[in-house]
Amino acid sequence: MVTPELLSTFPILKPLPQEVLSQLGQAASIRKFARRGIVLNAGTREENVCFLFEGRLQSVDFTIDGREVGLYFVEPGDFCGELALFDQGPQPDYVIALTAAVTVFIPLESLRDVMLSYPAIVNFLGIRLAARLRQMTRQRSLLGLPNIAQRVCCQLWMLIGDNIDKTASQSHISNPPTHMEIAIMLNLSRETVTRVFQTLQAREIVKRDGPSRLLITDTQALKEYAEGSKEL
Amino acid sequence: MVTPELLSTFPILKPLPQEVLSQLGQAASIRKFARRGIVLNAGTREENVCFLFEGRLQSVDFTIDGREVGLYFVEPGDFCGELALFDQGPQPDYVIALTAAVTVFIPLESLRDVMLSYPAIVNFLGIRLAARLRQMTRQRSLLGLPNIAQRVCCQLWMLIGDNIDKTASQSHISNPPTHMEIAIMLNLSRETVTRVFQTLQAREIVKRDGPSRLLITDTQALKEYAEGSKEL
DNA sequence: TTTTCGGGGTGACTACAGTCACATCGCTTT
DNA sequence: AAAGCGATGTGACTGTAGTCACCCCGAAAA
Repeated sequence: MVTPELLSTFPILKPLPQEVLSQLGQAASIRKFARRGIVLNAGTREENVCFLFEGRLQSVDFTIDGREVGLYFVEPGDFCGELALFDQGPQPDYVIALTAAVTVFIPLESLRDVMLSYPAIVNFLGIRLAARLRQMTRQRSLLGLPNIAQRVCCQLWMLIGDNIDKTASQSHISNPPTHMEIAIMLNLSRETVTRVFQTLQAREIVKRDGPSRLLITDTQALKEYAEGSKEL
Repeated sequence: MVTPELLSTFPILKPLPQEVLSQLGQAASIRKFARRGIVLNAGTREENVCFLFEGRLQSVDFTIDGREVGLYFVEPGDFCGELALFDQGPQPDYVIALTAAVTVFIPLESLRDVMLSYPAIVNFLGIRLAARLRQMTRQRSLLGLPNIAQRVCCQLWMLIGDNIDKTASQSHISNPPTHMEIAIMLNLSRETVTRVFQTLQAREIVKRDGPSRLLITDTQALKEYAEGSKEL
């Protein structure tokens, strides 16, 4: 049971009339996850779409030989597990809570009903899928970079972009992923990521600010490393 | 100008009534590409969706430092360049003809009109996007494999799957991608792919059959290498 | 015919990221 | 306070895939 007000904080649901939101709210439920909690399981058919209210999620998959692979991050306001709305197939990837997270679960069925009556929602979902494809494409081309430090800087750059604009010389990433979590996104080992971070800190480009914030002290420099115009 | 009969060979267009196909046919055009021809350009806003009738296409992107990255293959009956139908954004990746190819170009506009009146089409497009996401996810987890030979075998396995079923001990891939084209899909160098192929040929698992066919002489063995139960 | 060119094949060398093995640090939990 | 734990930090070693340089071959172009 979720209030319509809460539901309407999600961009995709905002255009829906009050009574539809109430109906969805009836079927929906709030679920909180601790760090490392499993939000969605791969392989099995998930029965809900997961809307993220607070925290950060990471989609991961595993290689045949059991290695963890990072696919994408989910930020507040966004959702995941929506593929089954289209093809009734199983969830292809796991979704894990990187931080304590508050989510709203809405049953697939209910959403599918709403989809049928409100073209705006189908439309939005289409846009969302397209965006995800674009994002995965970018992420994939990251992996092609032979320069490891550049990979890490690009990833950091994308993480900033998700939060705020980056015209200011200083910026930050809240609840940054751990080195391990970054490593699996970039096909690197945890140690390698740590070493890159050490270098970045030595050059005063990034700086830890407590456990839950990463300060970017020189956004411009980070950008240059990300674009390859300067090398670490 | 394309005949409705030709258009209806594409699964997504098949459910459309004859007169709509005729209309689409008016606006559509057949375009043939030579090997290495550029079918879709990245960055710019493409004005057509490209339906592949014959041949094989490859979607590629480039890293910041100019390296080629392979994203996915397009097989006959499938299409590409459909993202702009949803978000009007630019095409994120290049699409190249791997073999001489025959395609049908249908203007975005026309298709968008049809989409609006025929929910079945929107539905199909949604399924298609979802399938692409699943495919990219699988491809991504391939890249996580530390064993290089296994990566190549997995890719070959997926290429067989696209054509026929693989219960038979013998199977084949027609118009196989070159070593280079496989290499960019797997983040490998061309030489490394060549060396894996040499090993596979030495063990009589695959075999060249003329310039345009790759015979899989021992499908079972290939599968075992792909799954990691045997090592090269 | 000769030339050109793209695709494939191969050896030698080497940089570099993975791995392993610890150490450290800070935060909960007991 | 002690213990436990997850995250980070760091050195030494090593395997391996990238790179470079070259070859061959066959098909198409000149």
